This record gives sequence, C-alpha cells and structure tokens, in this order.
Amino acid sequence: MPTTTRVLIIDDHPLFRRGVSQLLGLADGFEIVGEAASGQEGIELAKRLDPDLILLDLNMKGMNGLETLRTMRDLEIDARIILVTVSDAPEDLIAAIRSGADGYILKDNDPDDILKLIDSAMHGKTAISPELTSLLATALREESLVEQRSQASLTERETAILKCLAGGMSNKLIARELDIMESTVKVHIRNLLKKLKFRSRVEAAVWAVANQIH
Amino acid sequence: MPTTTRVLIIDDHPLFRRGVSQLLGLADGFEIVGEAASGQEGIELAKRLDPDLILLDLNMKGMNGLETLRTMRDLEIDARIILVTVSDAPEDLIAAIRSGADGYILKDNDPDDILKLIDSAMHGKTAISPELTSLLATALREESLVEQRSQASLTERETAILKCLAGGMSNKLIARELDIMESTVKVHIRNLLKKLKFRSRVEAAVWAVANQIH
DNA sequence: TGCGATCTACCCCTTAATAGGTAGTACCTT
DNA sequence: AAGGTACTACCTATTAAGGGGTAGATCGCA
Repeated sequence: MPTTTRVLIIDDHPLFRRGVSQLLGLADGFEIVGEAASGQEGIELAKRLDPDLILLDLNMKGMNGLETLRTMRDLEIDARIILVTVSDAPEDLIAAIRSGADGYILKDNDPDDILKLIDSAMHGKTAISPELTSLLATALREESLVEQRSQASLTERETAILKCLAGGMSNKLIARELDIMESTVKVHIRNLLKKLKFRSRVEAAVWAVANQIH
Repeated sequence: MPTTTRVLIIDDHPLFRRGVSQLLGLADGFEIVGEAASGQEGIELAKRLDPDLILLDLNMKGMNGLETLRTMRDLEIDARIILVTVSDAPEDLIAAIRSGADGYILKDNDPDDILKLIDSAMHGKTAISPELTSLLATALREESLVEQRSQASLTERETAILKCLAGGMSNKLIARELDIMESTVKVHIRNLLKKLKFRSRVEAAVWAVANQIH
C-alpha cells in the first residue's frame, strides 16, 4: 500500500521552496502539505500537520536549521528530517547527524540524486550526499581516536612524560627532569605514541595541551 | 627624626601575631597599633588606624591575603603592605607584587633577616625574601617572552606555518598543505623559532595551542 | 613458581628536525 | 636606482627523534 508521503519544507528562500515543490510534484508519492520560511514557523506547522518528511534548510537567518532540528526532536516530532544545505563543512554534518537528522543533502546535488536520497531516507536509512561520506568517515575515525585516547591507559611513567611533552620539553630535558636515561625516555615516548596512535611528539604535545593534560 | 613605625598585623594565627609582636617589640622604632584575625577585620582596622606598615598573611581562611591586599589598595590605604607567607609558589609572589605589595617575606626566614627586609620595605624598596628573587626573575623573563611573542610580528607565511605546527603537522605535511618545498618550510620554521625565541617546534606548537593560535 | 606488566637501558638504523650559509625573485619604499 | 622585506629554494652540517630489537630488575597476581 504505497501511501503518499506528506512533506513539509522549511527554508527561508522562496525560490528554493518552489524548486523542491516542483521536484517532488513531478515525482510520485509526494504531497507538499506545508511550507515555512523560518524555524519557528516550521516547528508550528510540523506540530499541526504531523508530516512524514521535513526538508529543513541548515542556513537560515534567525533560528538556524540545527536549532530547529533539535527543537523538533525535543518535541518528539517523529517525521523523517533531512537537512538540505550548501555547507560541506564536516562539523555541520557531524552536528546534524548527532542531533538526529535522517539525512544531509547538498543543494547542488543532481535533482535525480536528491530524489533517490530522499527515497532512501524514507526507507529508514540515513541519506547523505555521496561526496560527504568520506568527511563523515574521517570525522568518525578522529572521534574514535579521541575516545581511544581518553580511555587509553597510560602507565604512570608515560603520563609523566606526556606532561613533559605538553611542556614542550625535549628528550634530553625530560631525562634530566625524571632522572632517567634519554634512551629510556625514548622507550616511553615510543610506547605512548603507539598507545595513543600519534605520529609524532608534536601531535601528542598539541593534543595534551588542548586536552589540558597538566 | 626617627619617628616610630605604627604596625598593623593581619593573620588568623594568634601565635604568629604574638611572634611578630615580640620581634618588632624587641627592635627599635616599631609600635604594634593593632592586630586582626581576618581580612575584613584587618581592612576595618587599617582604615581606622592608618598604620605605616601592614604585615599581612597570605593564607587566611575567608578573605585571603591577596584579596585583602587588593581591597586595601582599592581603598587607597597607603601603608606599606608586606605579605608574610609560607608559600614559595611563583604565582603567589607574582600576583602579590602585581597587586601592589611592598614586600613578600617567607615566615621561615630568620627573624633578623625579616627585620632587615621590613626595614628596607619602609625605605621605599620592595622587600622580597632572597630565596624568591630567582623565581621572580624567571617569571619576569617568561612574562617578557610572552609579551615579545604576542607582539612579535610574524609574516603571513610564518603565521600560516605556526598554525600548521599547532595542528601537530610535520614539515612534509606543511609543505604539502601550503604547496611549497619542504626546504622552504624549514626556512620559515627556522625564522619563526628565532623570532619567537623557541627552542623547538614542540615548544612553538604547545605555545600556539595554549594561546589559541587557530 | 611462573606469567605479565612496568621500568629501566642499551643496541642498530632511518628519518626528521635544526642551524648555518647563499641566492634569485618580487614588491614596496625611500 | 638603491635598499628593505618577504618568499622561494637550495647547499652544507649536526643533532633530535622515531622504530625495531633484546634484556635485566622488580612487583604483583594467579
């Protein structure tokens, strides 16, 4: 039983709304039940209309797309929500997915591709413009690295040496500070770089400083 | 005309107050005009008694010595104020001098030495326990370095490379990022280290991160 | 008692980084 | 036109750092 998908469009650009309307109008199974020019208005309409799908612009003046998305999820609006945007910034993508978006589509995608993505989102998948998947992968890898690093259990000595690194010290200075041979310092540094998956002492030092390992 | 120096003691330890009283009582030219067991009480007494010298304990419960000192300076109490403390922490010393202390004396100094320090403070000098002067020098040197570094005018390229350093990148990666030869990156790094007086890229990176050079 | 972890310290070797130099090009200012 | 600055790129050299290995001493735990 292929019922029609009831769609709400939230975007402060009238032209874009018209474009989407037309695109979905030409396709089968979509019905535009509402359009909103702002986040607030969009939330009101979403509550009243209970649409199946919400296409939400990320870059709106006033309440932006992310805030709108979070508010709607807080209100337990259970429509599929796809962010539509011109931003290919990794942080926007990550934030959107984190905030419960079911899709993240670039406006400059081919209309056919957009339709396919919307379709897959309606089938329970998270629809992301293909050119962004590598960004997502990179981000996730980095995040898992951060996780690993925060959890990684350094030994007492390794922690002490990481603190020295965060102070910008050389192996020679660290050796003097901890009163051990420089060769031993090297061993510890090698081990801690391996444990934390850093490629150099500089990466380790920068990370330690940024994460206040003092 | 050697008039007597009218002294106010602010310390929450009665025994210490008594000790100081005795010390100054044995010496010539001092008269204890008041004792206070807290910062608040001390400020009140200082306003009422207008002493020539205030001996102020740094580590008091409630309003601590530094706060008391600042409040008194705000109130334009013009007595010579000497902080007396057990703390040899550089930051305490620096903060005290910054806040307008005329002296900073360690409690475990020899009584004779304390008298001499008080005396020199009464003659317009800033009296600091000798074992702390090197701390002061180091701190000042570091501070001036920070000044220099903040002011040092890096070129556009050097700034770009410092940002890369703050990202933990190697010369090879920086070269790729900025699309220049690695040999050129080395030149810029050398110049940047010299300008900012760093001894290694790690020091530079750590500093850049800590000072939010992003 | 033996196993594993940690800390120590060395070996070898390769690569990265630092310190000094010269030098060409471009641009701006005097 | 001359000088200064920035950027580029190379040369030399030494030192620092990283990656691999072995190995002894100590400690706690199974």
